[in-house]
Amino acid sequence: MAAAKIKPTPTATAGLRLGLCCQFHEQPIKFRVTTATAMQRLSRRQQLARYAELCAGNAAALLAALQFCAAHRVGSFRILTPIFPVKTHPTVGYRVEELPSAGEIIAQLQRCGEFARAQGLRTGFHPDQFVVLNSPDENIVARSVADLESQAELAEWTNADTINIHGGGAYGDKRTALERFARNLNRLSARARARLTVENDDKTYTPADLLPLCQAEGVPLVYDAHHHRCLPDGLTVEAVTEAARKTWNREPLFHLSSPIEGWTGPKPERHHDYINPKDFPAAWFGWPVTVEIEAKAKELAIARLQADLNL
DNA sequence: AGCGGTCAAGTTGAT
DNA sequence: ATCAACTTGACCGCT
Repeated sequence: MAAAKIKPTPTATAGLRLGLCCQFHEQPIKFRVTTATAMQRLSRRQQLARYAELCAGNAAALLAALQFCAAHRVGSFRILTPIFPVKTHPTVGYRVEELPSAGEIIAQLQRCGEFARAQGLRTGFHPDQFVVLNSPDENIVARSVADLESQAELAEWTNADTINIHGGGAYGDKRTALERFARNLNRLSARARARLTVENDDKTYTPADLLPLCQAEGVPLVYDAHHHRCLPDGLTVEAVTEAARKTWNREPLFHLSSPIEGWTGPKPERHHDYINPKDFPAAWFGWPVTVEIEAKAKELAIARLQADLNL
């Protein structure tokens, strides 16, 4: 496979870019999904017809989502994993090429990619928790690689430059587990490998755990400040920010959320509807960075944060 | 039309 | 042992 090339997203205005994750709170832009169980009841022909309907609708919704972002100074959009529902399922999954009207669906995704590029919008993927690159179980790794490859194909069409995952499990020995992560990077195609990023989580892998991997393997660190506060490692926000920046060969991508009942509440890892501007790290101002906003009120949370930060 | 059960998959830690 | 949490409610069959 030819080496994939990622075009850095043009930065319309140098500085802060807020990003919306996956869906809307009030806007009538809806992505539709289905389940493997429901599809198993259908014939293959009926399945493919249903998938084509859902995928075409979701590709259209994606363009609407990007248009909303462009119109409201939302600088990036995280594309939801099930935009092509059940795609990598072992028995009822499908390849895009199998779908009736596959050409139109792909063309619509490419239209999204062109729109994003023209508008200076950034897009990315965040595969769910079942994608674990460092599992000791070969089957899990194989399925994870397949999932990453599937999303890499979608990412190429939509001009998305990140596919972000967590470190995975510790299995009692983080060092060995991270070595396995590094080794399994070699199983990815160029287009998946060039987009892969890793994010610190709130249970297992801190920035201090991941930075050596990121530096050695050229995997950018998606620094999640909320997770870092839930699972600290002795490093300051400033230090991690600076180290994480250096792992990026393009504009860095960070995550931000606020705890639902405050930092002293019973479950600080749960996300609030909005962002408390006091949770926005001062170290993230003054240079080009994408900050994905993980808040349940979605576009409303971004609008409020834009106002609070005087953006 | 409204309601309740269900949804592919991994890993961890709280209960 | 079970379950919630993770990026998040939506679909489907039944009444």
